[in-house]
Amino acid sequence: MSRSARTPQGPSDSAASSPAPGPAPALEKAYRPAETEPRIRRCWDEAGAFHADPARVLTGEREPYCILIPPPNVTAALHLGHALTYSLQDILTRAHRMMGYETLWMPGTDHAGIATQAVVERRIKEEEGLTRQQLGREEFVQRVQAFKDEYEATITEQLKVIGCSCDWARQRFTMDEQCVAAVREAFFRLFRDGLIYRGKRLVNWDPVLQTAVADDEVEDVEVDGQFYYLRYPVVRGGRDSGTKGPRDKGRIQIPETWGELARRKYPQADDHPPDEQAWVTVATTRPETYLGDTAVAVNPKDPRAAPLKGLMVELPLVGRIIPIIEDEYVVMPAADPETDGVDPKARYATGFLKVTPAHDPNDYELGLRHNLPVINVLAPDASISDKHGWTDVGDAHLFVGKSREAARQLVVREFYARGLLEETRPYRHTVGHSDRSKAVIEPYLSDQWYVKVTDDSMRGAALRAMVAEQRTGEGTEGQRNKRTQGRDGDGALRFHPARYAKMFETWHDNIRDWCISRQLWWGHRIPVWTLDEVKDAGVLKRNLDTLFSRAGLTEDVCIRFDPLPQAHGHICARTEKAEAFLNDLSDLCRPGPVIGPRLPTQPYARSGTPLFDQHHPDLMQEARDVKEGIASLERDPDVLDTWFSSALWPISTMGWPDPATFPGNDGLLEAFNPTSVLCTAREIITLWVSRMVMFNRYFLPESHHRPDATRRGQAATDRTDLSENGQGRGPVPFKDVFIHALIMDGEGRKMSKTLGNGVDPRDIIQSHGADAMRFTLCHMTTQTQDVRMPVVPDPATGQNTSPKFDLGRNLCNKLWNATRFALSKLERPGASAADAGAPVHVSYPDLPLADRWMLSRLSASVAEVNAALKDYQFSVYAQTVYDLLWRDFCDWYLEAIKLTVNANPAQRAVLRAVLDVIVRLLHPITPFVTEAIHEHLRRVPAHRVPGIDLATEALLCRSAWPQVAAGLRDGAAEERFETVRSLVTAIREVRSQHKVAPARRITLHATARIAKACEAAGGLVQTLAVLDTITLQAPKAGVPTVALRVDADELHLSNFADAVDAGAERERLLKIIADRERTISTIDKRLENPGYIAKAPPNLVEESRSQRAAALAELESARAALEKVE
RNA sequence: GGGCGGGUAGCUCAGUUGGCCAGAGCAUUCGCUUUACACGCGAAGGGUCCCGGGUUCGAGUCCCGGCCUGCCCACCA
Repeated sequence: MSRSARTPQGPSDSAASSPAPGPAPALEKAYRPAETEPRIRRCWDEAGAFHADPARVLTGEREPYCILIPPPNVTAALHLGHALTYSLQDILTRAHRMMGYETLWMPGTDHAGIATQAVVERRIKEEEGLTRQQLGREEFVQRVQAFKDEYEATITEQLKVIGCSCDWARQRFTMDEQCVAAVREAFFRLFRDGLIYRGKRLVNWDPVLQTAVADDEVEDVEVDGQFYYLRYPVVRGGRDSGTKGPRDKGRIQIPETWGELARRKYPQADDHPPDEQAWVTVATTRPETYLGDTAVAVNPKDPRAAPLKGLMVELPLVGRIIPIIEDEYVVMPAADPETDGVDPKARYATGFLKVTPAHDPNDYELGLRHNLPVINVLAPDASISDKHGWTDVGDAHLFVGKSREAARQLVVREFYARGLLEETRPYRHTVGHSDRSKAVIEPYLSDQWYVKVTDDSMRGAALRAMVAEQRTGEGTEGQRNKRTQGRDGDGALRFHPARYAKMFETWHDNIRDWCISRQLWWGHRIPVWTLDEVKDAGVLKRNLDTLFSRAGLTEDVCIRFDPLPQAHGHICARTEKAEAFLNDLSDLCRPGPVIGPRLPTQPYARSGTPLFDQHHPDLMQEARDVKEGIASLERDPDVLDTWFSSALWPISTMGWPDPATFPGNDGLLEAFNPTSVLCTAREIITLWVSRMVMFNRYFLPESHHRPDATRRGQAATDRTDLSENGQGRGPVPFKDVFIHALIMDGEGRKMSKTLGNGVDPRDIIQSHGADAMRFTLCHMTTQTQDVRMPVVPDPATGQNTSPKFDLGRNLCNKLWNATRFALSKLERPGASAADAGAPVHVSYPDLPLADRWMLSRLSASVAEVNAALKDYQFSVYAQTVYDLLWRDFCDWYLEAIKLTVNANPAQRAVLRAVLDVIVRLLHPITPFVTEAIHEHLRRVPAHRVPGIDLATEALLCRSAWPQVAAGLRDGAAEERFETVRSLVTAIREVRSQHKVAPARRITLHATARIAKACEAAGGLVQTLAVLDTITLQAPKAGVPTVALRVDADELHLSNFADAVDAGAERERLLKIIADRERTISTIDKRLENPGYIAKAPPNLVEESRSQRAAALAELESARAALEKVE
């Protein structure tokens, strides 16, 4: 290879700022990813090749294409599952960048509240033996921050090594300042709009640590327990008894007898003595919670329900009179409990369910439906207590102060003593235990923050966002289809594959309000300060208004009071300034002087000066007035659910609510939201996708909907006002949702950190290269199947690897060597100067058959790739390019041109163009090797090949996607080439079967048609079938020959051996005979079926007949030949 | 319990509205230092398309039932 042959040429190379540092190294025999990939990555970095410019969209110069990275958790390094999803996103990104879109792939990471906190907590416990409580909130959060920094760096490095073409200048983190600002604003608006409210919720309470724990920190343990059957006496009294007694509880009830129940037609009441006190029996595993019962429920379909109407029961000892309510939720007892397949609940149920809203999640729901009181009978340490909401203790005071376990024994004993314990039955069931303390989890009622996602501006907006044809319209809001017709921005959300739309829809139909508070330290702290024991809400409100007004914070805070009796109020801060102010005010409102370090939950440590006095001396009087009206003002200790900040990802990353605050965000939202596609795995459709849709549509104004191409020119000057809410009519955050396969380990389990079966993509990159990994993953990504990826230790390094990635590595190597070959032809010494000087005119009709065939295949493949990309059919894409490169280009085209290319400049032009097209088609999947090849290929002068358009830049990643005209499809050329191919294959088959020495040149006695085809193929047949001559003459008598058929033509081979190997020939012919006989019998079966002739399409019948004829001809000639052999 | 997938060659997987003798890669066997590539080239063997019914001229493909397997959600008085 001469140096002059690689002198830069062409317009793009004249640019002084060519980012390629120096000449590309010479092409080695094998492609070495380890040397190439880091170098190519540097080229991309130095060129800033992936930076998106919103201005080009806003001026209408380019269409936008945008993908938001689903931010990986900073809990651990990425595994192969991540490598898959990010490879696919990079493929889409790179393809569209080449297609001329202004392309933005927004990178970032997620703080992943619970998961990260748990990992760091565990690590600190293991390494230092300390709990987070011992460290204190401030110190602990700093430790998590340090951990996050470490893993964020690792993850970023991994993404870069994989080859991700993210816009690295815009990398975000869900808790960085920009995202914090978005969270604060979003929370504030929802709070102001009444969509955030305070509600009760049962949390998982750890009575030992006395803290709420997250669901995934609860471990289900199977334990042997008991079912206790308790009798509650039935009484008459209260409203429905007809006697209007005094309202104080439980004093006028009249015991109900079995005799009375019998009169009411209560089933089996006659089995009991008529004068005896009647009862209902409830079954429970937790008898001690009966102290908090506020109803007994029965299924309305239960025959006992009607006779009990209007009656009540009395809780033994407590004396509380509670209603018998009807609810479909109650499981009726099984008729035959021994029968298999009966709901285990039904097997143990009595049909009566004790309802304890304060201590059971279902009972809580039931209580809400029936407006039942909620009575908490437990202290935070899970002992029975009358200090936390329980007042009517009655004779049950003997339980107070006992632990759960002791109380349970005591309750059972007391019931037994009174004849109210019907029976106990052993029962094995799962009970939640705290991961850390191992204590049994107690469902414990507490105050939480909720987002009212059931509001139409949330749920309705999410459902209306779906494209019409993917909606079933079933569910609770049947009318919703109509409401949305024709509204701009609605109906833009489409799922790929479509079946996931249903999951999205049904989830919303059953959605409940979203609890967003989490009892954690790592996360966005809730920007709300609680006013406790408000003396006079009206006065306080006036004082607060005055204070905030004088502080210039009127727009920055929102004050709300709880509904009557207004003992509590909440102030929500919108800005950092308001947050600081409220912190100071909170200090001032704390009893006693404000001196010294603050409580460990407060991330501030200050000197002894009263803060408010120091920062706001002129507001002291107003502040004191506020302090007078309340007992305390404390910031809510909880943080937000991680998904709250994730839900804002499409807008927080683009600078919402105020792009001017942080540099580089100007115009991003207008240019790139709605984004093009969200690419993710299926498990977060509900958690994440839904919430992004709701928030995007809620927070972005209706007017944000991106103007169409013709209007976009003016958009730069006509910005949307981001301070205005969309109220559910704003744009969707993305138009397509592509749900891809999951990577499983060798046993078919999902790759996950907890299982420890994750494979680090860097291990695979080390053994095979990033391109090989990407190609293989892409190739495996089909629409339905999850992918199994068994890994083995690499014998060389001991790290994980898998022979599956050989597929991709081999492909890269094949491309590399095909390029070496092509370059050797294109850069022939002596040829280059002439090539450069004189433009080569490529005339399509004059091209050899092989070239016309190749161009036809190329055109078809480009169309297939384009269609596959549009449909997210990644496996089809990879397979198509694989076949094009390997089967068509290498196996046949390169072989076909070997003899003629040196002498034919037009053929060299085609060779260069075809290779260039293939390299570009492959670039999104295998960016490194193609970029490395481009460094060489772009230095070879390109001559115009009609129908092929290739705009070239210094870097391939910014060069144009290949345009190959559909007109290059050439059916005739493909057919003729096919003939040549089957001829070569047939001859090779004979050679192999007759064990002809590979180098031995043999003679083909051809028909005129075949001979003509061979000539058109330009020596291809001679080379590949190793022939000396192709002749029209029949072989001379006595010369050893074998016969073969191609299409309808019978041909002969001679000179392949000194004598025919009768055994081999016999075997060959018998095989043909057996095969054709099988074919004929199959076709006959079809043709002999009268229904087939009558009903099948005539062309199929005709095809069957001609197939039969062809097979018969082949069969007969093989039989004739066989006779000659024997 | 509800929902959604998958079960096709030894392995990992394609097979788009039913219609060529069911395909690919790897693995296996045989033959090749053919000057781009042994990470390669050529040839070969290998499948009751989970089971049982049904619709149809025709089913891997559509319908019903069953078995095995995976995932998501809910729940466990």
